[in-house]
Amino acid sequence: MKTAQSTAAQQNKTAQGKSPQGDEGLALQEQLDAAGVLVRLSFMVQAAYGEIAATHSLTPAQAKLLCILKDAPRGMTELTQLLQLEKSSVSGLVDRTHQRELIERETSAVDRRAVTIRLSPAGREVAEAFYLEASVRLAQLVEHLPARERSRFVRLTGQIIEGANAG
Amino acid sequence: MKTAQSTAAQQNKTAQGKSPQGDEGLALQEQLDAAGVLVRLSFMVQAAYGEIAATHSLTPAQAKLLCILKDAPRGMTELTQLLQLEKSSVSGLVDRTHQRELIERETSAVDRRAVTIRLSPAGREVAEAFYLEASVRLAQLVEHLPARERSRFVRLTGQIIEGANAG
DNA sequence: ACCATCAGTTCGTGTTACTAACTATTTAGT
DNA sequence: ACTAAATAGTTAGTAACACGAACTGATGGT
Repeated sequence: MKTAQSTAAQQNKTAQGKSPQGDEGLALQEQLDAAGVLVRLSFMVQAAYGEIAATHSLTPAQAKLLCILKDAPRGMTELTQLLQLEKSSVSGLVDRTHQRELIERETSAVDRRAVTIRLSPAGREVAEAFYLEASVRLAQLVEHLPARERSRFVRLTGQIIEGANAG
Repeated sequence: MKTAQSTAAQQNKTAQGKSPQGDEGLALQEQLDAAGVLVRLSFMVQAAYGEIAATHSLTPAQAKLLCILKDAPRGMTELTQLLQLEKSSVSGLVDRTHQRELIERETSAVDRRAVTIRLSPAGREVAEAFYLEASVRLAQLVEHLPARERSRFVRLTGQIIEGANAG
């Protein structure tokens, strides 16, 4: 376990650019600010995610896989879409996770090409422990904001996610 | 170039848990909400970051390195801290990036063990092009929020980052 | 029966990150 | 001055990850 709650990487300059009232998009400085905080926050979250995964002897990729399977069993193609990976990558990830006996593969009865991946009992335990710890740890990041600001942040972030998924 | 602006991975349930007015920390549902949006946002940002890096023939790690060197030349140990990696990992990353002629190594005159890593002219071009594109692309994520909400979001995110770096 | 399509796997390559062990230089102790 | 310890970085070996290309088998349409 590592303590990487510090400077992940800095590519944000707080320079004093003039904002020439742009017609489209954001003013330059606003753009840099927004991108800067997004990148930093993202690195922080990834670092925390990876650390917690490590405490459960998981790689981040495996943790992601288990979290997806926590909700329901999935086919390989489905995993390909959910994980945004090529099928060969998913194949490898599933292989390695299977070797650790965290998941089970079952050939479909109806379509003998298809395979269903589900959590093993051990996998479910790990998945739930990881999920719980990750929830706690990540919630701590926003915990020191006043309640009002906190829910504002969650709401706004939700809107950003929706916006990206929609348009 | 890929279009991965969709579901990166979902581990968020919008269930209707009761909030039993917890004494410490957040209520369960709040916790899950906060962690959920953080993870999703983070995956979105990482996906965008990686895609943009790819359009400049960079890996995410190399992009990160170039962005750090964009501000100033650095020694290996310094990079180790900024990238939060072991020194051997930095060594390898620098090697590969050097092979692509994006950076230059210079042995220090004062301390002959030490090495200074700086961008090559080609590396600077790539770094700046990447940085610009990343700024634009990431700013687009928040662009559809009304200006007031947008600056609120940036401010709150800034506070979260500060909070994590401080306490 | 035949052929395109689909589900997955396998193989080879490159990247990333780690630990442990190493070289070489600098600095500190006596 | 001389040794010992700390420091800067590299090298080697391992494991994971992700990709594209080429493959096997099953399905389904015609």
